[in-house]
Amino acid sequence: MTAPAQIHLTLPDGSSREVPQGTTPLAVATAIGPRLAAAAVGAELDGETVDLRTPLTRGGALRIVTAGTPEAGPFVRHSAEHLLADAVRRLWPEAEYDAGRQDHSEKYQYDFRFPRPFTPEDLERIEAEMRRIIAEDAPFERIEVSREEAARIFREMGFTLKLERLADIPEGETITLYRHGAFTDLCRGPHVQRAGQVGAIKLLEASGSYFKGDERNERLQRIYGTAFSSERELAAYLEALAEARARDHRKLGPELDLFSFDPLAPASPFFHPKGAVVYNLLIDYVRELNTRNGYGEVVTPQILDVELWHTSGHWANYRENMFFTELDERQYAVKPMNCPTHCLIYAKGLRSYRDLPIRYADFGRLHRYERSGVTSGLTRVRSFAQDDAHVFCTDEQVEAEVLRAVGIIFEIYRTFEFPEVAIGIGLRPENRVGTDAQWDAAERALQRALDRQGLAYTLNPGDGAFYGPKIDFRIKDAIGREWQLGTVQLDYQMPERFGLEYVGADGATHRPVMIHRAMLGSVERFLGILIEHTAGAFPLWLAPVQAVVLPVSERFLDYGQRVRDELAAAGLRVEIDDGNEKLGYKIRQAQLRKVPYMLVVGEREAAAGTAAVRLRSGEDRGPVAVPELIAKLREAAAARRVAEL
RNA sequence: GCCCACGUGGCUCAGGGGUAGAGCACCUCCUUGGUAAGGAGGGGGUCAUCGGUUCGAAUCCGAUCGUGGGCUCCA
Repeated sequence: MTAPAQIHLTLPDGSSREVPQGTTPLAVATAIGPRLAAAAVGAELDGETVDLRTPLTRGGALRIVTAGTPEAGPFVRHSAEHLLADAVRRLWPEAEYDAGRQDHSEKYQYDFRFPRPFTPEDLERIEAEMRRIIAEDAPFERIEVSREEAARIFREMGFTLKLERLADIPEGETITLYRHGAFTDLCRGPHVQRAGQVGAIKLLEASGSYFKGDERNERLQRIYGTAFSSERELAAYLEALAEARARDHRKLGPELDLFSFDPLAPASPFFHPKGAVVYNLLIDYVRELNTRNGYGEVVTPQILDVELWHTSGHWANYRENMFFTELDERQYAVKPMNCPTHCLIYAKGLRSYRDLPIRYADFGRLHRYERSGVTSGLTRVRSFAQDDAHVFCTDEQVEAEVLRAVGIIFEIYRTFEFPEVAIGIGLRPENRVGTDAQWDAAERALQRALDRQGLAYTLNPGDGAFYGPKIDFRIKDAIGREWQLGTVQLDYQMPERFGLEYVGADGATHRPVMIHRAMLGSVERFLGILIEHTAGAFPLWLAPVQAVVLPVSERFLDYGQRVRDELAAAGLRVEIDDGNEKLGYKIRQAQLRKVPYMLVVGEREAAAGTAAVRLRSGEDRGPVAVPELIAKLREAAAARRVAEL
């Protein structure tokens, strides 16, 4: 008989232990101390979640996760899934549960085969039942079973969905069940020790879903919920949700008179004058960067013969997202992307390697037919513009051109003060065009470019476009939500399809590489995100109204108008509130409109040639001489910074 | 596209088979007021659209359009 092999564990405090292989994290926790064991909800081995009851087969960095820490979330929510399914079964024994899942946020979900949608009243009943289950505090058990045993259990329960799920588990993988009380589910874990450790729960909404997420499959009923170790954490989460709702651009946009929608053009925003100011300033900013970086702006047609779209491949791959029209027995399509028109411009002349790289920027209006259920506010629309550009270059130039684009992207994100930028490289997908050698070179070029800048990134296999790999930039906004904005994509396909060429130093013809690049992504979508990021309080340089003059009474209207005129003459966007109201009322109005600077003028100011500055933060800056005010506001707006007032 | 919910004056919402309500906003008048709502009066809605049931529909039923939450997809 041989003694079990020892494995080596290191703990967060730097200490380490040798334990026999097959020891559970719970046993380790118990050995450290009973209080730790009692508070433990799960474990992490080398950063990966592990159930407390799973025998360890290898050593590594072990961390015991305790209730109330952020790391407890996945364990708590995964366990809450089971409590949810248990509660539904207790209330409706005929309900069949399919599978639960967590998304990347604090939500989890569970799908059921149920004859009708769940109502809000159902959710309340289920939530109450879950609380009872939590109070019962049954321990979670982890049970390893054979495939046959698992199949027998679910067959007896009449669970055909589970049998399909079971069949999807690869041969040779350990099959585990988790049980608490009378409830059993096929599950990989990990779970908390006892139901009571799921401290605070809330069901959020119900919706339909499809079995395995495929719309050809049976329709199931899904319930979303969230759970935390403590009521305090739950309350903080619900508060964050409320904050996100308050910042919703679909609410703020119309309120601030930025844009609206009309049923006659579904999912197509109408920008009002104030919204158009911001919209155009965003474009002006990108245009400035384009010019500085050698991009030449082009203007291209909106409607083009379908032949173009056959050539580009859009007819074959993108037709269901396009608008068409026919005139004089000729078929046209409204452009959903700019790249084909840029290829046409490139092909207008004989290009030499000396001409490359050629960089075309385009803010052209694009139209995409999005399915009716997927549109949303400004973030998913049918009519929009991108801060688009395409670079035609040689293989050798790819790296430098990628870096140029990355540099601009970072400059932009700095300007908008996004606290975090994450980068991912999408590598070759299953379905792709081009040779492996081309992909090797392209993927290497992207990585090398980022490495050269010392930028951290994640590699996302299979995430590339069918025509080439891409870099994606994701930012976090002011309340921690992640958005994908910019993208840099390599394309070997489009130049091929359009037969694009250049004459090399060797006198032979070569095929250029095409780089697609966008920084804001779509201007519409970016504006939506920016509204939520800033809660509608745009920085000075973007504010539709930068300052509003507030006369204390009608007696000072004349002076107020002079101040307004002087600021306006200096190029500032300024208004005057000449309403027959008290100062407090006018301040409130300006505040609600999120105007950055309120300029109060009354007797003292009129006499001294000043204006009393109040910020929208509520801060009172006192009197400032009008010429100084103008100089500081102009300077700050030009530099896209806050004014030093 | 599919499932569910919703659609009442510019906005937020109440009402609910017998012929439309409130607050805010808007207009007029009074008040001329120093850092988040001064007072009084007034105008404004074919209750999303179309059809059905009914003596009678904003209210019940159906369809359509739109919006929202999901599925799926993506800038």
